[in-house]
Amino acid sequence: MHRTHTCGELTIKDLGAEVTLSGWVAKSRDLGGMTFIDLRDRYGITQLVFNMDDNEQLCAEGRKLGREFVIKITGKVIERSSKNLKIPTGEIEIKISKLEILNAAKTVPFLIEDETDGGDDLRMKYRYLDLRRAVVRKNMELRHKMAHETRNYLSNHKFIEVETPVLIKSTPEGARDFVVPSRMNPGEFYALPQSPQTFKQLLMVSGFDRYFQIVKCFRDEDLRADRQPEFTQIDCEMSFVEQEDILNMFEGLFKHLFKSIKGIDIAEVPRMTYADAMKYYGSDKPDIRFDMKFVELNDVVKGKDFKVFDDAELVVGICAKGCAQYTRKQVDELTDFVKKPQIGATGLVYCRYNEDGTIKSSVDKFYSEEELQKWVSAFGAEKGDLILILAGKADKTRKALNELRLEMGNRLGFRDKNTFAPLWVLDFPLLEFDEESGRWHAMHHPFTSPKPEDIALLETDPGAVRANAYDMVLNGTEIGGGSIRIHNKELQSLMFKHLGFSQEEAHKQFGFLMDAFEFGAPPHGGIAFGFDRLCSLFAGLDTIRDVIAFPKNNSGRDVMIDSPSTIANEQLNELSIAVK
RNA sequence: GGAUCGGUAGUUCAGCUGGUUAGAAUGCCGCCCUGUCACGGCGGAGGUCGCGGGUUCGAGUCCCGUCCGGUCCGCCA
Repeated sequence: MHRTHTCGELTIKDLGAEVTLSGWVAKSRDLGGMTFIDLRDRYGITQLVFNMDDNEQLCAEGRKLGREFVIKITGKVIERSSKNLKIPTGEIEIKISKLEILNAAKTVPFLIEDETDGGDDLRMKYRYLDLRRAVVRKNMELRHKMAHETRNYLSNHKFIEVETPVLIKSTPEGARDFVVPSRMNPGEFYALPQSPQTFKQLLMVSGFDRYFQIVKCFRDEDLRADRQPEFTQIDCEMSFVEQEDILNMFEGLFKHLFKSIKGIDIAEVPRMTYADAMKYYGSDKPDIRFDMKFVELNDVVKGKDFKVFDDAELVVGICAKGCAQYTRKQVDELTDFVKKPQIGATGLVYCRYNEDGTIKSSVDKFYSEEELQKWVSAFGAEKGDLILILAGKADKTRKALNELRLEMGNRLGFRDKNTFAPLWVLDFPLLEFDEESGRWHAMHHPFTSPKPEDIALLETDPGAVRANAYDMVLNGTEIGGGSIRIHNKELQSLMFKHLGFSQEEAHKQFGFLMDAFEFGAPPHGGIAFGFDRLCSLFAGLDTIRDVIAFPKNNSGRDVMIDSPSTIANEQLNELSIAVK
């Protein structure tokens, strides 16, 4: 027997017990005559004590144990004479009678401690060591609980989890596919799913009614801190529902997760249209932990010979509460911030509403105090506030001001990780124009249904057609999105037509789905949550890598197993593939 | 494809305006230490300054290129 207990469970209640423990040597403190060892496993740390007075030879062996040795010990639970109340097992220790080294260990490249000295790079290379650290393991435990509670909630609401294939078919829409060659069908390829989208719709046609799956998805696009080439979705679909039904069901899931995992009661999730999100926050995923809404100033500022504003399609700003005392240096920092190439603004106009009631702006030359007073009232600014204004092309300016707003939110401490502000964003546009290809693309995906009252606009003003599509946003991060689908063949054909698919192309790519729609498809819709993002937000982390056991780096490489890698010529031949 | 930050001891970092033998902390090794829990004390080993080229009397430091990593833009239905 390797153990009678784990390293996290013995307490003062177990005094006198004869126990066997196995685990890793986390740390040893050699005091000469006696040596303390912290023995670690998944469950915690238990202190072992070796004493020269008790057993000289055993103590000598104990002194030689190195970090991360795997050992098995037998001994008696005794009360510590000096206790450590910081850990649950801190009142007891094990007086060793028997020691067995199960496996020695080389010196590890970084410390297996909460505050490790290892950099990201090294930790990824030795991820199996990194996962020994309690902080990393806790993230994996959180992830497990989230998956478990998701299954609980959805099962309790009559959803069934159905697995869908991983080797599927490449489609030109959307993200790049990862592709897998077929040996048995030379020259042909599978694709890995970007999501189980079409399969879950087919399950609705099959009458499954309520489906979900916690499922890996694959997208071959450039990565970010919150994007991995393979990631996990909570993928869901329901039949005989309207948008409202879906919002309620999954708001319920969201609340259940917060309640069961973090003990937080989430109030009703507010809703905002896409149009308002863009107008007031310059983003389709507003961070509503703080207000600082956009105020448009075209009516207020134009016609005063200030060319920058006069020439601008949009003049828009935010009001930073209590920031009027910002120094010149601080304002310059903000100007530099918005002028970074990634932000792309050409400049920043500010207006201080000082505590003494005076108003000072960077464009006093063009605007009298009286006119600036109009700015102040447009923002509803109070004494001590700082108004920050950008101008230019509408889309670009909104985008830049969104970044500035988030930056100000950071500076003012409004973006606290322990505050959770979810939001539904509704009525997304059905289509967006792709400059590169010069055609309209589905913003969500080609199966999203347009709002019936907007269908006529498909011919005249495609960009104005709204979809029955919705996103859930949490603290400025998109954590889920979905739509009510098209469930009839005519409308689907119409959509393909507007997306620039020929009849043949549409049939080749999605013929199976359109065929299915001819055999009695129920009205249906669904949603998918980004499980990794959800976990990272619950854990208060900035990156999803920390909630993934074996993540890939920025370049899509796994530095531990060193993938991707080349393959042997024999393999290539077998797959009928030639590498350029 | 682009922007930006970084790469110096096992590890995390410092290293000024280019100037003698490249430092600190931690880890590791050795000795001492009977109540530690970030144990403590003394001593020691440990460096291709990512790589290649250039400027210079002299390069960790400046320049060019390149590789690797982080963050971001584009991209991600």
